[in-house]
Amino acid sequence: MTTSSTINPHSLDHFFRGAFSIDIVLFTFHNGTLQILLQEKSDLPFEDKLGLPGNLILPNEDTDQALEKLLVSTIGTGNFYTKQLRTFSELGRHPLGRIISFAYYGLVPFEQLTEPLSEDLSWCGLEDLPALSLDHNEIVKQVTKRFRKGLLRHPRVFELLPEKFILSQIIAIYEQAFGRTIDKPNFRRQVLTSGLVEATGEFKKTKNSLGRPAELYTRKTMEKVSMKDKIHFNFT
Amino acid sequence: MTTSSTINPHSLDHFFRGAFSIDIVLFTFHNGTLQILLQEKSDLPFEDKLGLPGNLILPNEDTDQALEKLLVSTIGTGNFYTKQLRTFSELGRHPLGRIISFAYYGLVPFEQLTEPLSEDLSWCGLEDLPALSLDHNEIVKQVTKRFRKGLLRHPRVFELLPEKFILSQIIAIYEQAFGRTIDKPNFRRQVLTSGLVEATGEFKKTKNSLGRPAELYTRKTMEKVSMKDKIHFNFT
DNA sequence: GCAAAAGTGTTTTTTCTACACCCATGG
DNA sequence: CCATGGGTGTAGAAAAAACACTTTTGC
Repeated sequence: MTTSSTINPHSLDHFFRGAFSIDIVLFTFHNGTLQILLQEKSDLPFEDKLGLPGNLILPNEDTDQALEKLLVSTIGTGNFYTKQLRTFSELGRHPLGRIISFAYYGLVPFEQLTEPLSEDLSWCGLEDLPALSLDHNEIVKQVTKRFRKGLLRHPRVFELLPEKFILSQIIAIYEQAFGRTIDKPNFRRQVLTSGLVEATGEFKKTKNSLGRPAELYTRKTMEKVSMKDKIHFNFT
Repeated sequence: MTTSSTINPHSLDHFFRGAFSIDIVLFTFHNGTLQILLQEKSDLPFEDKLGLPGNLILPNEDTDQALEKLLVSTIGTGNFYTKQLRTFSELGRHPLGRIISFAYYGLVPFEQLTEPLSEDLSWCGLEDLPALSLDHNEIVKQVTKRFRKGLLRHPRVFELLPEKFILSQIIAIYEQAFGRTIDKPNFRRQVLTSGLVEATGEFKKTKNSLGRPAELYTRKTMEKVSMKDKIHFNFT
């Protein structure tokens, strides 16, 4: 930014009236379902009591610091994939004043969550979202869209999976995120030839599941990701 | 956003100390070169005098309103493609206080600019960028990255071209944006089979140029863009 | 005629897609 | 031995890449 030449630097105080907040859409994959974390809002008179976990940012606080604090206070750890997506800044989006919100999204393997969730928090299937407070439904919608893009273009799935996973978990995440079925054999081959995945030789402990046991895979650690940068004139 | 339960609503004033600004990276294509608009900063004691066009946002102003105002005051029109990309919010990024900046990018066909630029504004080749004030070099870098993505996945090129253009202009933009050569015959076919482009039957007025005159094309107006949404496990 | 830029044709290679089929397990 | 989910094979279609070649202009 900069000040335009029409602005008197001595009256700048006038501009410093805004507040910042963060909100996070936290995805996880559990019991074969994509879910996001919701929080019950008790402290302010919102119409809809459920919303995204969020917090105001202190004047001397960085957004990433505020995020870390929020995550630790909700699910106990900030140690997973997060990304700031965009800012929601519409006038009047918040009843308390001019508050712009940094929307983050996060991906946690469910297995990594050790502490039980506190009373006010709950996981909610992406398909079963209720009406949320403020503009949070809109935020979820947009973040989900980006999450889908991320799945197509980056190895984001792995951030949702435990260290060892089976290929059908990957397929399930894609099928749910895109709401369609996928040809298993072909998709499987795509995953394998992507070079991002490595067989372990171990097999899924067959508890109460039917069928042939599936092999467990890990994410392959690569020194150098083969950044293919073909230039397509080919849009989505 | 929301307030966490530890925050007393009566002390909220404490949070309302921030200011907002916008900055824009405005691309154009002229004389076979991709260029961005820079502005000389005279009003504040920045080390580097050149920076992105930008402005503080009034407390009761929307970001898009502020953008429109900025564009009209610089290049005379806000009537072209713009998109808000992300927010730069690092503490200490601005000497005057906590100012977070909404970074926009814009694409203008050079031919659409009628008024001459004022003294403090100038176009600068993407390759020849000097050191800019504040974190503006970083902003340009990130915006350029997104511009490249946009070129790959959306029909963004056309926002840089005049109504009638020749195919080698498209190729030149891609070659420059990605810093590599492209096989002309194949790329040409990709453009044509994309269905986004239509021959006019007219040919480039041959002024002082060599070679065979190129046919002029227009962007094809389509009722329905064929949204192909293949699911690839195939990353960039 | 020659150079330069525009534009066409064709062959090879690679990548998708569809779908038939085999494997290992529990009941 | 059958249902269920895991996994392999393969043939045809489509898309991408490579590159030789033709066309139209100015000089």
